[in-house]
Amino acid sequence: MPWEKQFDQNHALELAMEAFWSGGYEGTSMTELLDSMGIQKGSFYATYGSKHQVLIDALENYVSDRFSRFEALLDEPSPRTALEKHLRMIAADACGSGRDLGCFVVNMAIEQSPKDDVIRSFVLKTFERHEGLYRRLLESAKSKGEVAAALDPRSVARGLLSLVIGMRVLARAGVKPGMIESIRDQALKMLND
Amino acid sequence: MPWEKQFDQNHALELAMEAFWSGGYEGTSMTELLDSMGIQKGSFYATYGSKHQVLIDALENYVSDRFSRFEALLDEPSPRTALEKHLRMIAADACGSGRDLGCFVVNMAIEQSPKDDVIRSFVLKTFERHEGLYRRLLESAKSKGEVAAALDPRSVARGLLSLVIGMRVLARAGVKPGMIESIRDQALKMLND
DNA sequence: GAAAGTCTTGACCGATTGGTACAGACTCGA
DNA sequence: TCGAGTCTGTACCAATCGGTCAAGACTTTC
Repeated sequence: MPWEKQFDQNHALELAMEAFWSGGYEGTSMTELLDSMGIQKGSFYATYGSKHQVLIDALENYVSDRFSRFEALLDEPSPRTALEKHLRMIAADACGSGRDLGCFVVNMAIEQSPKDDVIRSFVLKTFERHEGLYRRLLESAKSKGEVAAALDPRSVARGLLSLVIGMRVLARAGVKPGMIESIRDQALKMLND
Repeated sequence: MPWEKQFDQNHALELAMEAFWSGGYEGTSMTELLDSMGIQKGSFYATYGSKHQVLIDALENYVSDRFSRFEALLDEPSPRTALEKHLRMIAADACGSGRDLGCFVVNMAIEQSPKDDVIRSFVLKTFERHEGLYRRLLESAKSKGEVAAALDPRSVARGLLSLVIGMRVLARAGVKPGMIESIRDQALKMLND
C-alpha cells in the first residue's frame, strides 16, 4: 500500500529513550520529547499511542539491549573472570561520558515504581533477572572452584546488585570517578569471602 | 504587632517533605502540595517564597534530622557495634511501613541532581558527609582492633554507602524484605575483611 | 489518472501548571 | 475606637500540559 513512514520508528524510539533517561518521565514534556525524537505530534500518537506507551517501549528496549550483552557472560569459560569483567565495565560506564545519566531502570524505579504498576512490575522483574544472572555466575564459579565454597551465591548476588545500583545513583548525582572506583573494588572484594 | 500565623510553619514544612518524598518534586503539583500542607496558596507564597525553596528547606530538615541521629553513633563506646546497629536500623527502615518511600536524598539525587545545581551540590555534600561518618567509625574501629588492620576505611565506607543507597532504591522499587536482609548481611560482612 | 489508503502537519482542546494580586479578615498598639 | 500592619482565601494570570482531529500531502493499486 502507500507511503512508508518518513522516519525510522526504532531510531525515534531510541531518541525517546535518551530523553526519558536523561530527563525522567514526568520531567520530559511532550514538546521536549517530540523535539528529541524529531517527529510531529500526529506521527507520534499515530505510531506509539501515548507518552506512557513510549516509556514502556523505551524501557523494554533498554533492558533487552543491556541484558543481551550481560547474559552473554554465561557462555564465557571462566564465570568469575566474566563477572569481574562485567563489574569493571559497569564502573567504567559510571565514569564515562554518560555518567550523569545513571541507569534508566534505576531512575524509573525511583520516579515511577510507586505510582505506576506497569513500571513497578517491570522494574522488579528486571532487578530479579539481574540478581539471577549474578547468582548463576556465582554458582557456576563455585562449582569450578573459582570462588570459596562457603560463598552464598544468592546473598552475594544481591549484594552486588545493590552495590551496582548505588554506583549508578552516585554517578547520576555527580560524584568523582574515585568514588566509583572504590565501589568497584569493594564489589570485586565481595567475591573473595 | 498583629496576628500570628494560623498554622505551624515547621509542621507544614514537615508535611511538604512527606509529599515531595513520596511523590517527587515535579511529580507533586502545587495543588497536591497545598492539600498535603493544609494551607492556602497565599499563605504558602507569603511564608516560603516558592515551591523550589520549600524543597530545599524540606531536604535540609530531612538531612539534619537523620544526621543528628547518625552522628550520635560516633559517641558510642564500640564503633563497630554502633555501625552494625546503624546498618540494621537502615535495613529495618527499608522493610518497615515507609519502605516504598526510599530515601529522600537518593530520590532527589536521581530526579533533580542533573537539572538543579542547588540540589546537586547539596546531595553531593550529603553523600560525602555520610561517607565521612562511615570512614570515621571504621577508623575508630580499626584503632580499637574491632576490624582487621588491613581494612581500608575509605574504600569500605564507600562500599557501605553504595550498598545502603542500593538498598533504599530497591525498597522504593518494591522488593520483598528478604532481599533487603541479604543486602544487610553483605554490608555486615564487608566489615570482616 | 483516479480511487484508496496512509502519513504528516498544525490548529485546537480542556485541564492544569506554578505563581501573582488583592480584597477582606483579623490582631495589635495607641 | 481606630488606623496600621499582617495574614488568609480566592480570583486570576499566561504558559504549558498531554492529547485529538481534520485537512492535505503523498504513494500505491487499479
